[in-house]
This record gives sequence, structure tokens and C-alpha cells, in this order.
Amino acid sequence: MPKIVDHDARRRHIADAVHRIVHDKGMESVSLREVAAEAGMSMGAVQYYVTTKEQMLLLALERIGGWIGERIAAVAARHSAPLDLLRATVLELLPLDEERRYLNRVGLAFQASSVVNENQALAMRMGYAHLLAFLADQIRAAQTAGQLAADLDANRQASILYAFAQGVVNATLVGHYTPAEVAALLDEHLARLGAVPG
Amino acid sequence: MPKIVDHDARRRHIADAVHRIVHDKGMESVSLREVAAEAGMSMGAVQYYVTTKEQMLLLALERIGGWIGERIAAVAARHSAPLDLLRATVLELLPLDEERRYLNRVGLAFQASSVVNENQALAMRMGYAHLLAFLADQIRAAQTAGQLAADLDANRQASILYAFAQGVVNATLVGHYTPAEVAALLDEHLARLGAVPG
DNA sequence: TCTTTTGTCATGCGACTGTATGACAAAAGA
DNA sequence: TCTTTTGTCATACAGTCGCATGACAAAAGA
Repeated sequence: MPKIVDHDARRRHIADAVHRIVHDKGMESVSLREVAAEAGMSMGAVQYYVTTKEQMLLLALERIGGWIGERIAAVAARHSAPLDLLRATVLELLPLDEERRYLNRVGLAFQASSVVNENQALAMRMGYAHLLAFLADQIRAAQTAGQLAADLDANRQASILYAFAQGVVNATLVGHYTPAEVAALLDEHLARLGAVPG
Repeated sequence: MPKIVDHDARRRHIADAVHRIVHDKGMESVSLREVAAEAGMSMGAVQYYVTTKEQMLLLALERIGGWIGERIAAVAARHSAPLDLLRATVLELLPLDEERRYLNRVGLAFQASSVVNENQALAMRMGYAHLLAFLADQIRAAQTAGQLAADLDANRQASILYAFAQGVVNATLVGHYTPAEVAALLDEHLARLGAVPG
């Protein structure tokens, strides 16, 4: 067995090329040739690691989800006060700097794509469920710490909070809000949940 | 000048065909041939009314925006109590039945497309601004009527409310929520704004 | 050394893309 | 009647698409 190659690394490399194309020119510009060129490899090599375009897109979607998950885990490691963590988590999801803007542009493209692709939708829903559970946990923790109103339904408020975040993302990516306005909206919303800054 | 044809009607017909394709198979499946077939006309006829694919998509986007605007105007005509109207307006934006689901599927596809197409983004922002102003007006009216907390910043709450709606739309279209859950989330959110049902 | 496996590549295939062009029918004004 | 305008259509064009195939290099086991 010669030429030991890390298949996962190659696939990640391909997925990243897909991300860049989606970010720069949109999902419609993703083709095997374009991806190969962006990844700096031949089309045949791309085909060797990815049997079909559909599989390639799914791979790119899963990788973006993993990336977001890692970023949120890093946030969790940086904050201890529950409300602080909750706020930081949501801020992490918003397009407030170049990298988060990049993530969200790619993410929104995949959300739209997932509407007509059940495999992608499945991956998307798994990410949703994970994130919602995390947010609900933080809300409950904040309630216990007396930093959020005790009468809140944590699960529903987690859904509302995440919906708010996604909606803000949509609007911002289309150019309706600036990063500065976005953070103000989040704080306004949290204040309505009885937020007591720690 | 023979064969008097209503150009606007033809263009609407084409735009509707675009909508159906976007809804059924996604934005990537929109091609002049596909649209011509869906519209029941030849490709040459489509080209006669629409000079380029980009213009065709922009036309379809503007028509969807107009459609949503009409639906909201109809809602406004049906409700008088401010909070009632506010709630009904947001519900109108959510994918709670077949038609609203259709509108939102097409709408989300265009949102993603607008991220990499400045002309579409411009049209999108105009729709946003209009809708946000409308929501803010209703919030202020509800405050005056004592149906919403008086200390709310109407403009910001309008932004939050609309972001919430859009986020719920995203999640629902990907299959994360059922229509029943969606309405419950809205009422939970409004309750937090001090809503007093009229 | 020879065989086998693993990876890379160029190329071909039929189908489809957006756009341009020219033929042509129908109807109104000359 | 003849010309001109308006609309429709089929077709040609160069380019791109996803995918399949076969040649070939490199390295490890026989």
C-alpha cells in the first residue's frame, strides 16, 4: 500500500475550497472543475476523494457545522458566568467580523440549499438540535444564577434566541445591518428576558 | 403596431414560472429553457420579454416582494386592534400553510442569492425597510393602546421581531419546527414584550 | 525483480448552459 | 396592396456541466 495519503485531510482541503467558492460566488458557482482549480488539484483527484458532487456538498456542509461547533466550544471555555456565556455564544453566531461573516455567508447558502435537499437538511437539523440544547442549558444556568427571569421556558427561549440570531444573520448578510447595530439588538433582546449582567 | 400584448402580464407569467422552479427544485435549477417549459412558451418568447437571466431573476424577486406586500396589506385591512395586527402580520410571514410555505421557500432562496448579487440585495433591502417601518408603527400603536410595554424601543423591537420571524422561517423550512410550534414561539416572545391581548 | 495497490491525471462523453440570429406569421398604417 | 412593426420560434454557437474511463507513476509486498 504505497503513497500513504491522509484521506480525511484531502477531503477537508476539498471542503474548504468549496467554502471559498460558495462564499465568493455563491452555491451556483460550485462545480467540480471550479473546486479542483480552487483546491489546486486536478479534477480527477477531486473525483478520487469525492465520488459525486452531492457528496462533496454534504461534506462541505458537515465541515462547516463542525467548524461552528468548535468555535462555540472555544467560547464555552472562555466564559464562566452563565449569562456571559449565553451572550457570547449568540455573538459568536453573528457576522461581526470577517471570519464569522465568512462562516455565515457559507452557512446561509447551505440553509437555502438544504430546503430542496433532504440529506443536507438532515445534517442541518442535527446541528440545530445540538445548538438549541446548548442554549437552553445556558438559559437554565443563568436562571439558577439569578441572571435571567425565573419564569422563562428555557427551551422556547432558546428557540427564540436562536431564531433571532439567524434572522439577524440573514438581514446583515444582505446588507441591512452593520455589525454595531447587531450587538445592540441582542442586548435589547436579552434585557427583555430580565438579564442581570454578572 | 399589431398583436397587442400586455408585456407586464407576460413578465408576471414568466416570474411565476421562476417561482415554481425555485420552489420545487431550487435556485440552481433555474435556466431559461426550464423557465420557458414551465411557463408553457418557447425559449425565444422568454428572451423577448426578458433580455438576460439576471434580469429575469430580479424580476422574480421583485414580484415575490410585491406579493408579500399585498398579503400584509390584506392583513392590515382585516385587523384593527394594534397588537392583534402586529401578531397577525408576523404570522403572515411564517410558513404556516401551503401558500406561505411556498412564499418562504422562494424567499429564502432569493435571500441566499442576494448575498452574492448586489442588485438583488438592493431590492431585498428596500423590502426590509418597508416592512420594518410597518412593524415599528404597529408596536408604537400597541404601546399607545396599552397593549405593549411602554418602555420598548419600537424600532429595535421591530428589528428583533422580524429577525425572530426570519429565523423561525429558516429553521422551519429546513424541517426543524412544525407550524404548530412556530405560533407558540411567537406568542411566547410577544408575552415577554408585555403583550396584553385585546 | 515483478506484481499489486494507491493515487494522479488527461481526456472523452452526452447533456445542458446563456445568448445571438434569422426566418416567419400576424396585424395595423401607408 | 404593400410596408412596417410586434411577437414567436427554431436553431446555432461556444462554453460548461457531472461523470466515466484508461493511462500511468510511485511505492510496498511477493
